[in-house]
Amino acid sequence: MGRTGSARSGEILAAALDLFTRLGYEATTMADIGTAVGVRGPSLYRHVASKQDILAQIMTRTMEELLAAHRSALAGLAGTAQDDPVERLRRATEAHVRYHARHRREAFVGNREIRSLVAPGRARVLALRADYERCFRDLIETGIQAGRFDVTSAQLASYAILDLGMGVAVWFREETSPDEDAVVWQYGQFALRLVGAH
Amino acid sequence: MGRTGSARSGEILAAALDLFTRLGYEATTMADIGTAVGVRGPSLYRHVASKQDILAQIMTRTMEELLAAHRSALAGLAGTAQDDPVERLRRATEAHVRYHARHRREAFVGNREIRSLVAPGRARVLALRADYERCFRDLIETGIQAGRFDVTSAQLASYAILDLGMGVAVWFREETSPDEDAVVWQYGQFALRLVGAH
DNA sequence: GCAGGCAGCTAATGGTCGTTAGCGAAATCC
DNA sequence: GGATTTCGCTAACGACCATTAGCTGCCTGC
Repeated sequence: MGRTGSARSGEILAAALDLFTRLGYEATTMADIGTAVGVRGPSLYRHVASKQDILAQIMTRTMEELLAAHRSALAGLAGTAQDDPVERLRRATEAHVRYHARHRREAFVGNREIRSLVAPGRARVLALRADYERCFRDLIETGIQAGRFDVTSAQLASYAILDLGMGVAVWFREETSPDEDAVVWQYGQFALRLVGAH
Repeated sequence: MGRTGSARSGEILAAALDLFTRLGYEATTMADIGTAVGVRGPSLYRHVASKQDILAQIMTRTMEELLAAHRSALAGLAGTAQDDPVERLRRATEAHVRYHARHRREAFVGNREIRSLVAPGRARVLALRADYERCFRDLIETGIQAGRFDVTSAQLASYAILDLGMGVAVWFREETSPDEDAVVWQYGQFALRLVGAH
């Protein structure tokens, strides 16, 4: 449960992430995860507290990383000449899409398995997600008030932009998809068009 | 397995749809479904072949309805004065979003539980989905060639538009969300902006 | 070289679940 | 009104699964 687990527990989280992505949380067994790291199922309990705890660690870490990526994308902008609502939304969307392309398994599991996450972890992840959504909504509302965006509902627009990222995590494949940078640029463009930026 | 089941089997499909949406396919038990229709788990087998068959019926029917909605949305347009790529994409997107708002549980399950669908049903649903995706891609490619859309990758744009609909199925609630017509109109607008329609 | 703990194993526990078997009552058909 | 089908029930089977108990070998510190 410690913040920095052993090397083995890192391997286990990685293997579990892969299996959760392909089979889903409910359908993957501890024995599956064990096999993936070259060990029998029960041996996993030397390194992790429970199957549920594996999921909780994956999901909270993912949401924290996503929020960190968002903040760091906007941090470099504060005080510079291009610090306006349009540029801020572009950067935020690009960071969003880049995370979903680069960490598609984390994002995929993070979004699809909330149903399987129980009591304390679930509330934590939902709170982080609500924070993240509010960041985008605020960005868009600010842009509307500054007269730079032309859209009636900041709520709908932010849902739309966030959902675009989720979609990327579903279909993006490192081998066969367009270049990550191309996707990131295109989706940043999509977001600005969507809110009618000018 | 018959195309037109008894009244009871309709109830069962409806109850299963609700439970699959809330708990997921793996997490709902036959006993859960039974309780929802006022019957014990084993009694369900008088009306359905298996749990897996329930899922298969829900998913194939959903994809067929979605394709039918798409075709009927475009059918009324052929030969009229407004039959151009922009209007066609608007209609297709509006039908897409309307279906996802009005049948959010069907669309939600249809998209999230493909992993749980096995051999024959899975291929069938994936084929229908591929057909549906191709409809949108073709619509966008035609618009690009006609010089009405300004977008480099029809592939990316169609993914983006389709994903917007999926998003609607996730957050839309009849009671608390904006009016269905408002969402449909707004998302149609989003799609046209996204491809740079003019 | 040896004591202790780290990290694996097998076996077992307790529970759940999809599905089948077999029975009985009520409705339906002729 | 008797025979048959329909549809429910309980009991049981067989499989699987997360987790725990208890054992063993190996590496490490001294």
